Amino acid sequence: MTPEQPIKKSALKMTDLARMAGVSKSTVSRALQNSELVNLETREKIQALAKEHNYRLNTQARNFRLKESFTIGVVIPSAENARWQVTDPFFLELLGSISFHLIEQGHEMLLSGLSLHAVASGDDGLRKINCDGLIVAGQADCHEDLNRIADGQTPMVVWGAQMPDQRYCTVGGDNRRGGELATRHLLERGCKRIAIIGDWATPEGLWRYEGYHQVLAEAGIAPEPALEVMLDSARDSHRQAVLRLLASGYTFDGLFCLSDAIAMAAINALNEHGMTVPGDVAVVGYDDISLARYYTPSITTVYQDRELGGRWLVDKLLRLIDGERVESAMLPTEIILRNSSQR
Amino acid sequence: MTPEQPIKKSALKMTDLARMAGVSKSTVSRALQNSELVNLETREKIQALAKEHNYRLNTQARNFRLKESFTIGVVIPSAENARWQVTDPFFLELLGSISFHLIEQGHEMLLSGLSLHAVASGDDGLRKINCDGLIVAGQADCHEDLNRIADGQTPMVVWGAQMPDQRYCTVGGDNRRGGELATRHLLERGCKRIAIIGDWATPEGLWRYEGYHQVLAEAGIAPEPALEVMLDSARDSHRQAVLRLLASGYTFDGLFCLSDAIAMAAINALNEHGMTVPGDVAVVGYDDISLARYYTPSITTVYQDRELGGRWLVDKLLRLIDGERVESAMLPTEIILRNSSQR
DNA sequence: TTCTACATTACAACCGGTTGCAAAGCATTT
DNA sequence: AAATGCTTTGCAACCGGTTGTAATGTAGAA
Repeated sequence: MTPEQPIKKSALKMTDLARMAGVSKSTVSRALQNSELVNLETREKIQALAKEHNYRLNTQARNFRLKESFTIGVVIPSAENARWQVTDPFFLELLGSISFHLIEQGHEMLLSGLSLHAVASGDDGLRKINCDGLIVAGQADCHEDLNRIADGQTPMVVWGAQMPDQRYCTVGGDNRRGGELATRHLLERGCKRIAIIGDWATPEGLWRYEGYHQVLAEAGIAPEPALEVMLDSARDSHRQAVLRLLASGYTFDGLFCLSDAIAMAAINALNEHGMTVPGDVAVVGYDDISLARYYTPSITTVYQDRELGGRWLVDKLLRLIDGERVESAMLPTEIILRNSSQR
Repeated sequence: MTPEQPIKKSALKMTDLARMAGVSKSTVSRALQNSELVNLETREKIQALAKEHNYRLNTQARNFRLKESFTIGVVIPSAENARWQVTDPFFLELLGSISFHLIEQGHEMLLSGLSLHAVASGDDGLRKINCDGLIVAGQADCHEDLNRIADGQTPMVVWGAQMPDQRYCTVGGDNRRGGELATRHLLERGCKRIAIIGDWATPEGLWRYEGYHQVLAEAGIAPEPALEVMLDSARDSHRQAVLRLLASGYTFDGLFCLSDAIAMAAINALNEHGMTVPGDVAVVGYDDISLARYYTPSITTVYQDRELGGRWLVDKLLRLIDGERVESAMLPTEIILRNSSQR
């Protein structure tokens, strides 16, 4: 039983190349950086040698020396001890955009599984996210934690909505306007009793909720607490929240869901309870995830430009890292009319 | 206009702590590792000092010294120059599981935006994914590239199906069986003409396709090329593929979609063309993504255990990194009956 | 009292690159 | 012939930790 002898042919290093080329380590280093300081001929010789022997620069050493990592941490805010689970496709699509722009700028993307609290407190044992900056893909109910991180030294930008006492930079949609557009649309469609489902413990949700109230107030409609179902993302599923609304026995002919994922669960549950969409209830979602268009029925929803959002997040973060000041920004926000609300 | 003076209070290092404690750097290092080699009293003093001054170990330096990164690269196989876009929720759910298990094992997860080809060729300029190992979340049509990476020094495991000439380790479902289960179910439901949509240029798709043919053959049904719509994931959308099938004018009463995402697009398109599901056409999907259950109608589908899959991938990779040999593995595979196929 | 063993701590090399500065080589100018 | 300047290369320090080995101090044994 011979012990497994890992044939770890230790990788070539600069010193090896230097010896082979008969020059010094520093010359090799400069040659590989294509520095003008080294003679063109020598440079080409060394580069050829490197390619021939399939030399790969040790990024770890390089980054360490340069005190850079070219790595950006992305954290998904999740409930304290919940495992990483993005149930909402919107975040995936946002993530895709962030990833694309990071790569384009020559950075890697470290997907953190740590909860926001853990990152903020820094008490994650000996482990530590080692990166040049942080992108937080949503605020959840971690506003205070975020403020704390912002007070630290780590550059950070956040997807979400602006809050009065906020000390960090956000990029996000115009959530208040989104809420208004959705609610106004339902009113114009003739809805008399409009229910709302979502999590307004988050800043984004809160603004959408405010927009909803604003429009109801303008239309002279008193809010009905029974039609407002607060979703605790940490605890119950979208479906459970919808079932709660249905179980309450209160009737409604319009439903504003604070995300498309909720809207899908809602439409499904409504159907199961013998109600048609949009026949009995007109439904509006939020986000315009790619599935929204192909759901049955297709979903009327408030569009959030994740492509632009990702780009802005990355741009702002890199500027922040460079020591610039950056301002929070709001993306244009529109409603997209589809079948789920058209009678 | 004073130039922005970045107040970069340079972080505390071990030498600083050492000076403050009146001991040497090495003693601090050992104290922070809680090594028996240093006197308990000294140890506690240093640890207290570290906490007091909020000292944070420089992981970059440590990892460099130890030649480890505790980072695993995850690459999503995508079309050559396509930007990172996981349109299929299944991958997100798999990713979630991988992430969870990596973190649990004390590793970070580096999401690469590089195409598989780029990683394989290593010719990604000076940039290089710097990690202890690679998890590839799908084979796509990159079988050869994967073999090439496997010949290199980077430990790697792959989500997908086994191929005859394969030199890398895979974890995946029993795709042939999945294809058989789906097709047999449709036959038992009374379907006479069963169409199939998917990408069988990938190993996974290929086995499902084989399973489909196998069962048809057993039932004495000759395959009909017109009912087989090959989806080129790189080029056209799920929807386009479905429309192609519909446009062909050939009739069918059963439809086997090689993913739930395709099934959703298919059901939507069928509805638009005035056909009901499951009334006119019984549809079966693949993956059992979480939305499948709540789609309208809910989708009959072949379940793939991504939770277990993620765990196996991570376990195998870490073992591989430790120098062990590991074998490819197949997850249990079952069909889940729902409304889209029940008449 | 001297020697040995053990517990603590310090010294210094090392990981694999980057870069400021000095040195060497050569041509041109005075 | 000596001084000057430019190009090209090498030397050595440095980044912030880890760890093998030597040195120191102290107690117990001979």
